[in-house]
Amino acid sequence: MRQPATTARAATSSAPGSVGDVRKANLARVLSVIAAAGEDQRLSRADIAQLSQLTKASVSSLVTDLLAAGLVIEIGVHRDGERGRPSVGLILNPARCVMGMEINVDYIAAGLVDLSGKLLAHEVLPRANHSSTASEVLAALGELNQRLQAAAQAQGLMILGGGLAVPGLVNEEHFIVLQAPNLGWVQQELDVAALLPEPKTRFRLFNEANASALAQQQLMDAQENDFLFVSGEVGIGGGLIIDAELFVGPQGHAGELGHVVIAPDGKTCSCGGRGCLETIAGQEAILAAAGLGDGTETASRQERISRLYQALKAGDEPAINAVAEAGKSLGIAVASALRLYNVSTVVFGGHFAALEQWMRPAMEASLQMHAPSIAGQTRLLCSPLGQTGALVGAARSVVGDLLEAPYQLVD
Amino acid sequence: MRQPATTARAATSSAPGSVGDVRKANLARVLSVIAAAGEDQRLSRADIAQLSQLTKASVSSLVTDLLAAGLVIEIGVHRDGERGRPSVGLILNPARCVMGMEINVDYIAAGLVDLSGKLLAHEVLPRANHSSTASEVLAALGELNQRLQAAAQAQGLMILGGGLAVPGLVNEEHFIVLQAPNLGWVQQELDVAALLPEPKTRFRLFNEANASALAQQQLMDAQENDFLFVSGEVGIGGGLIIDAELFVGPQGHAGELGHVVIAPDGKTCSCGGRGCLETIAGQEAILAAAGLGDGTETASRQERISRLYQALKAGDEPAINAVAEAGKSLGIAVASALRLYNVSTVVFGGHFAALEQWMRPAMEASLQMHAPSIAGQTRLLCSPLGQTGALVGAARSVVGDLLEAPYQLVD
DNA sequence: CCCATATAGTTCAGAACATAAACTAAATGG
DNA sequence: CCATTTAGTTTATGTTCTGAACTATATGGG
Repeated sequence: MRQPATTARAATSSAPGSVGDVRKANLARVLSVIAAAGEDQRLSRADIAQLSQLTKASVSSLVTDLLAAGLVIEIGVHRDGERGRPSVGLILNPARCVMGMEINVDYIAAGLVDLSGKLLAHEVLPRANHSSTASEVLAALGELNQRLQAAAQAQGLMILGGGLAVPGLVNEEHFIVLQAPNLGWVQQELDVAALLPEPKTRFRLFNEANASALAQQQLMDAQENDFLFVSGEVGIGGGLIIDAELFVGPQGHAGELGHVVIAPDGKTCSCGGRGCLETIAGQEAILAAAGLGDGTETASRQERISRLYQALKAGDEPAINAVAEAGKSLGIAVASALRLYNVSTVVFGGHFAALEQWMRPAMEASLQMHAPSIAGQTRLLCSPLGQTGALVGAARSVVGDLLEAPYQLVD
Repeated sequence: MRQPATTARAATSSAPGSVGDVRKANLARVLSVIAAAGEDQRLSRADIAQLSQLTKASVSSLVTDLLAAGLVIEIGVHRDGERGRPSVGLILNPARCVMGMEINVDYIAAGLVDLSGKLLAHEVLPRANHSSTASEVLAALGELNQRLQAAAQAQGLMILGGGLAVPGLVNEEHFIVLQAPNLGWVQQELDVAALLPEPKTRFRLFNEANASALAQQQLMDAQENDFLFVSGEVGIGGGLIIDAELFVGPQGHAGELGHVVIAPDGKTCSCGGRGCLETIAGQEAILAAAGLGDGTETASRQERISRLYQALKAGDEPAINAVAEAGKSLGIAVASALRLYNVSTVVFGGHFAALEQWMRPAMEASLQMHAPSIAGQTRLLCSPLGQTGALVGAARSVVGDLLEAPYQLVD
């Protein structure tokens, strides 16, 4: 049957080299051509043959399998005004989808993402997750999930897998959230079966910043296969896309930009370190520097954040200085990250995107000061992703896995 | 016809999937099994079949091709005391090799590395390369190279390719040294033909730290496929091995640890930035802090370095403090790099290895302070690689390419 | 000395797959 | 109505791996 999450990758890389493997590769190849074209193009078998460098005969045979697996469907096409036999359009099956989910500090969310990466339906539920237990949060997510499963059934959508994003470090292989300090979670194992209709369906677990980076990838130009996504939420996370793939490092926790050291003699961080970026540019740090409390008072963070924006718009000096200081530190961290990763594009998401107008000048000046030779060659963008970014990214990545290993669904 | 549109990604993925590709993959597979076993094991075809998951029939056929290509040779074996037909041992052809070369600030070097990664012959020539032109340096390297080519011929060694390491940023694709400030080079194109016997032979160009990391890889445990190599030479470089592969980033310049920002308000760096690690832990910075000149005096750097060691051994305070301060900064840079790369092993090479006893305590303390949650899980090693490290690594990488694409040499 | 046993390696028939070329299908346009 | 054009399928062919049968060459016991 279907492979559990992690074996799939290993299997494709080092499977014994039999003739059958060629077909596996070619199924994926054809599918990737169809996916790259998008649903408006309605490629014919002949088009695919050209684009994939395979012969028409091979493509015909491969497409037959993909149709049988339900990954692709035919759409009749009239070619207007041109001679010759009309082609049959092929697109990714719009009735297949993947469940994307996110648990964040102040909300939970779920949504259905089709094979083209489009968000078909979603629901975001504000929820103070740090003030309830992990199992309560997971139960709430399970309910949300059930509603979306019902919606999928009502629309005739088949759910092929799921992805979950959480704001913390994860062990993808064993579906464990190792630590999510802003949720108050430590070593929380997930009951995947409760989150998906069939337990054998493919499931993956992501760090929030990584998932958002995957969602951002969809918004980038097709050639832009390398960038760093910086997620400014309660904590600060990073997601690195290298060669169109997510880079997570040996243990899966690469990209922790929030704990890059900015001020060696600075404040102590929640990670136990000192002078981390998060101690200056994290949400609580900015709020505190702006004179909006230290997190121990009664006002909710969301309230205090909206006060921050009011203060900024009113030209309040402490608020403006707090954000500028954060921008300066962010620029330093980005300078170091660019030296180590050598990407030429950085995308800022979450609150960093919202704070752009107050943050960017200080950030750019700081980057210019600390890495002048690369500052001019680096594109600094702000992401339009909202609260659905992470769930879309998580789902999209699972879709990518399915499209890369279609033979798992063929037979 | 339809528009090509977003086919770029699909096209770059790989060659068309024909049945013949299976053979290419399997040739590499068999070769990698033989290489992994080492020359002492003398694997039989039957052994290879087991290890590679291929059938005896396939292995026999594949080995025939590899023998014809000269990549592998047979060595007769008597199985002592066991029943059954004796096996024929197979090892990588010891008469094939690759030329490794290095241009560094104070020397040039070249050597012959066989397919198992062993250094067969080498020569290191001290030379003040910063005080002569690039073409003079290359001419000197050419001469050195000629001598080793003659030595190869005398020993019946066939040279299959070459690799060159330089202390600077390179464009691997076009064989251009983009900048090597410590050599005084800017945008220096290389005449590859002058450095290799046959122009069609495979040639690769590396950054010195990257090449050293590749050499270090050979010394690590077989399971240790991820580590950061930190090269403390005149400049400070980094080489990252992820999943047993060199990570160089989108433009090939990842790992520039020397320009990670350590002291936001620190000194101006040669890169134009401010507070880079190199401004505190680079050779000249350490020498200056130790009161051994600022690089403008007549004494050569090597002289001043040996004075530094004398001072350290004599317990001279300024020298000891200078090195400790460098260690402290190095610890901060490593803390940030560990957050971003998520490797669990760091190997220090070059002068950092030599300075270990004075540098390590401060470095460890600093790492503990700035990244306590990962400091304990991280192995910090010193590399035994000497002046031949970079050339061996460069050559070994070319060997790896050849072994991964043996079909290029078949028939 | 001969034969059972064990292991290495080769040969051969069969299956899976891609390919190229021939062929069928279905449209347009004069 | 037929030439032309393009889409898609069928068929013969070659490459490769596989599994089973077969050959080659050793050891060891009667």
